[in-house]
Amino acid sequence: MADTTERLHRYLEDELGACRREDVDDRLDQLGTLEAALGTAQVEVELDVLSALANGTRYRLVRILVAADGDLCVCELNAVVDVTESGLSHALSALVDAGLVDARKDGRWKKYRATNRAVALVTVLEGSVRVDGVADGDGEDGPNPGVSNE
Amino acid sequence: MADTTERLHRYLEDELGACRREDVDDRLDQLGTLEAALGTAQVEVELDVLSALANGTRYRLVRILVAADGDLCVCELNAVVDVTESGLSHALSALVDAGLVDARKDGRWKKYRATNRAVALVTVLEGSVRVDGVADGDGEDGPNPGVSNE
DNA sequence: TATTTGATTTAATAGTTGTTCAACTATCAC
DNA sequence: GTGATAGTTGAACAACTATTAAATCAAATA
Repeated sequence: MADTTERLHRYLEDELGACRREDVDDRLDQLGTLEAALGTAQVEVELDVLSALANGTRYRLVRILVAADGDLCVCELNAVVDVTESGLSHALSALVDAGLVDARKDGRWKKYRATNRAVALVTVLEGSVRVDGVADGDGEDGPNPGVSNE
Repeated sequence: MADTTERLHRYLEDELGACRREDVDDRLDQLGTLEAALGTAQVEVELDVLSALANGTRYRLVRILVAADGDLCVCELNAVVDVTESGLSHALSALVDAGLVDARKDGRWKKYRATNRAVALVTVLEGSVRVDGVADGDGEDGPNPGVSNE
């Protein structure tokens, strides 16, 4: 395989008709600028958020907390996802770290709720990834049932 | 540890002052409805998208393609991420599967561009996860340099 | 204070995922 | 056709992640 720079040279030759050494350097500069504009720290945090969401247990928790539109107790969440109490605790802890849910202690119970960040992400994701077919049997979708305490 | 149902019973007793057997069943029904409203197939696809994004290599590619606002050739992307050519190909393939980038063949070169889905997600993520401090050294952030072919 | 219950933490394991190497297909030039 | 280059695919292994059981912390109550 040829060096990346050489390949880029040939590519630019094809694209531009001709290509000198400095055309390649210019292009590499542009690409470098694009990359730098991302912001290392920013991307790092964004990846943490994505990693926290990219798991069935955690994403379902977030989705349910967003749908519930209010606090839910750990003991309630336990009825909804299929993990041990320990697993649930791990999941919620990761979500708090990622700024996707907030925790609040209420006596001996602990309650969690979705943050704005979670609401924004779930909303866009849901909107952007609309499953039109709903191919397999279980018909769902519909207005928010609006479950909340009291 | 007590059974989930028993714990929920005690919780509702605390919350409501009193709790009969059917109060627990009602609550479980509500939670079940919340869960069902998510839509299994929908959540599945959303998780696929999240999984595709939740990786440094792939997310950086998406970010760069969104920032570039146009096609980029594999040979250009190769200059930007730190993986082998094979790794890059795997990454791009996963992104295509997740509907985050589109591929287009142009002679012996192959070009990729971000989809609307990718743009939407990156935009919201970037907006929702703003790193204010930019703590460590490398100052970035700024207007889109607007790199494109030609 | 001792006990019970809600929830978290630690450590270990099982499972998944990312990256690479090698082999491959496709396109162009000769 | 041959040879070179752009890019992909599949298998293998290393690195990482999710989940669990057991121990622990914390709040309430007897």
